[in-house]
Amino acid sequence: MNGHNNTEQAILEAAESLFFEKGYKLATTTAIAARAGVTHAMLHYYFRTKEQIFLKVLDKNMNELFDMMHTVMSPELTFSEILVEVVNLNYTFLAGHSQLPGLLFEIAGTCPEMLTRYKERFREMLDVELRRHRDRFEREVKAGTISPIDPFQLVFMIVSMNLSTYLALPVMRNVFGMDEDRITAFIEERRGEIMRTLSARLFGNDFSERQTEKK
Amino acid sequence: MNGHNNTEQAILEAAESLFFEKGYKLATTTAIAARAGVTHAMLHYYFRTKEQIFLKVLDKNMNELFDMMHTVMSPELTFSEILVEVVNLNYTFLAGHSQLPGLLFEIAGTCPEMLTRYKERFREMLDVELRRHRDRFEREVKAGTISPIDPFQLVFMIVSMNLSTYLALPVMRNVFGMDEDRITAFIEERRGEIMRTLSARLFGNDFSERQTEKK
DNA sequence: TTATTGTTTAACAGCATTGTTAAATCATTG
DNA sequence: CAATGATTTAACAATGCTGTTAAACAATAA
Repeated sequence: MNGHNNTEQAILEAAESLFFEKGYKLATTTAIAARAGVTHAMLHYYFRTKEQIFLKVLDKNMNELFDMMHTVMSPELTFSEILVEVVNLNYTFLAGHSQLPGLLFEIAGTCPEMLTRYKERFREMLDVELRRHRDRFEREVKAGTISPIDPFQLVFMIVSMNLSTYLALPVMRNVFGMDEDRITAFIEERRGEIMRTLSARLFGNDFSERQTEKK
Repeated sequence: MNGHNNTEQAILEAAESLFFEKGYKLATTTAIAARAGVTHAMLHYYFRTKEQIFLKVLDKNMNELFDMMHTVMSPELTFSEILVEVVNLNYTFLAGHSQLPGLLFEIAGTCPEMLTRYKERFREMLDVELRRHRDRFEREVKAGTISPIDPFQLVFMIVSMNLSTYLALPVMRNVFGMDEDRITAFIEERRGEIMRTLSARLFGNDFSERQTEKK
């Protein structure tokens, strides 16, 4: 009655984990039902279709994604703070949603209609929120405190660097045979390397050096 | 008789394009047969199973991939040349194999056994070929001509930056609604940005500037 | 108790998938 | 031409998938 139905919740959780593991098309309703410990008819009773379940799961994750992005884009942050925030928060978010990017890539490639409902929010993100920082950004470029760079390229660079780390994990595990300890180490080394690279690109030096210089 | 059987070739070509479009699991033998213009029984006659067809297609592409990597790793090239070569050649290769990375990610995640046969070659690539450059690389670091960086991190950075460009295309097209002209422009802008970023990380400045300085 | 409502089960329909097989067709060679 | 082998077809088997439905079950309220 209260929307926290046991079965419904079990189905949603099973669905989420399976969608993350197998992708949208390959996660079967039968398998979801089995993992949730109910007959597969139940999940048609509660959600009607597989697509409905997926949209519920997707929506939850997309809201978390947009929340994270809004935090990062917060107008209170200075540009330099944003840089650190973006990398760290985005990285932390990915640690808890390491399978989301892969799923989104699948959807974007095979059934982009399911992402249509988020197009407007994406656009707003880039057009409105990013533009809000653009002036300050370009002032810094003019003043010579950061190297010239197209803001869109910068955003793309940051996001793609972070994503790459997590997208590569299955390859690291299954092709290069890394164990979980090595994986953890890799993720941290990579975070440092991303910071150093971005810092070199924008400030022409190592960011940690820059931090200490400042005092 | 000569291995250039018409039907066989048609099936292989249809299979390759469909595997690239839909991925391994979602490309059905029936659809492959339809695209090749033969009945689906034909492709069992020629290849026995779907997996066999896939392995044929995969093998062809992996050989091209390793050829490219060997060229890049060629011992005749100096480290600075390699940097330019790696980015450009790797980028060119991706232009002609833009769907291969996605397919490999799927396989690495869902049925890594199919990649086992290439593990040895990957390992040799990293252990032998990369090591061959390591000494020279570390001399340059010691001499201060390039910034200190872990060779593996560098390779990962280069490859992941290039891959990101192509992996993002479906998102750019279907979510951000870029048309093909915009896509082409994006790919070129991105190549420039990758060069500038790597150059800043390694040499502390813009690579094109460095090129002109040198004369 | 009985009626009502919400939940669960089991069986089924319809379809798509991979792979098989027996027979038909085609090409080549003696 | 005839016969041998390679190729192609059409029909079929077996399985798994999504989604439906009628009936069983449980909880609750009259």
